[in-house]
Amino acid sequence: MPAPSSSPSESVVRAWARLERAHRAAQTSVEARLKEAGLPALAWYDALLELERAGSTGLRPFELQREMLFAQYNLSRLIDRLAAAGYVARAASAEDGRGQVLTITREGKAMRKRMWPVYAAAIEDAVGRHLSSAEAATLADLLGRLYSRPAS
Amino acid sequence: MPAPSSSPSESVVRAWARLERAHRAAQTSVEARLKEAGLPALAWYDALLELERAGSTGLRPFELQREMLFAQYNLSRLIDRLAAAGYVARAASAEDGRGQVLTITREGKAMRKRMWPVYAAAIEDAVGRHLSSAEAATLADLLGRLYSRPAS
DNA sequence: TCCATATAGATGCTATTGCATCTATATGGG
DNA sequence: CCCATATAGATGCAATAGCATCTATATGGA
Repeated sequence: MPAPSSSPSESVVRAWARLERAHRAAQTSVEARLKEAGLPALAWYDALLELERAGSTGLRPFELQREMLFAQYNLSRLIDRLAAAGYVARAASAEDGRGQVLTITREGKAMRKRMWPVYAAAIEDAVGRHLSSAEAATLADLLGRLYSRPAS
Repeated sequence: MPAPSSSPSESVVRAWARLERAHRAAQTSVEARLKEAGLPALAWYDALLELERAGSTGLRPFELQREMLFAQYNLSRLIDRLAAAGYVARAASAEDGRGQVLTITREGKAMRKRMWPVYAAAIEDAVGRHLSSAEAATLADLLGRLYSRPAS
């Protein structure tokens, strides 16, 4: 009568618990740094970065949503705020009447750029400081496997 | 003119980005599993587990707060909900007039136990499925370093 | 002892999240 | 062409998180 095979191993449970804790610790300290510098929240940076990478082609909200793994309604409102702040422009999609295309504005690029030094220092403090470069690469690799589709 | 040494390396930035994504993906799917089973949220489980581990001695809220890395006001309200549900008992602290002592109730233990199979399956699905046991151990180790005080 | 300061925990108010649902357009089959 | 169903995105409402602040007790000097 073996334990059910679906039961996670000890090390898996530990990895999960630490994923929660480590994320909470890092997230909290990064957000705090941005806030104390009078800058927008982390999610704004992430969205602006994706949009800047997408260039003048822009991105559809649902694409951004997949990229960021954000819930649809959360993204919808994040975009509202970004647009209200003038960092993102919404335009009706030419190919899809239901949709829109998002592009980053000049002000949006400027803000992302302005956030970077603070964000970078916060990342270094929350992550870099604790790991060698090789360890960070290993960590990135393992974490990547958690949300890429499995080989199945 | 070297780049400022405080700037995180490429691999550190990647590790951070994936920590966000991986956590969001895993958290979302675990919460969804619990909800669809009609069970309380993840944070309830974590709190109940810590309290159960603490045994009849119980825990002070600030201890639980450190354990879970929860913000003070969030924990205060989480405890409200747990107490309202009858899963946690609050008693005035004998040694510290400002404080209280939390203990898990019989119902709290029962609920934690009831949540575990669902939670375990969700963890296996979100984490275990993607990693070998050794990889999970490595991941746990690296994540642990992010929130333990550095050697400094 | 008395005061200044620190710590434990609660709480009013605002902002964000989550849920359920809604509208509108798209798409594939008959 | 028409309908059933799927997808893009928005939104009302309830729950939770975040911020600032408050009360109460503790603690370490002068």
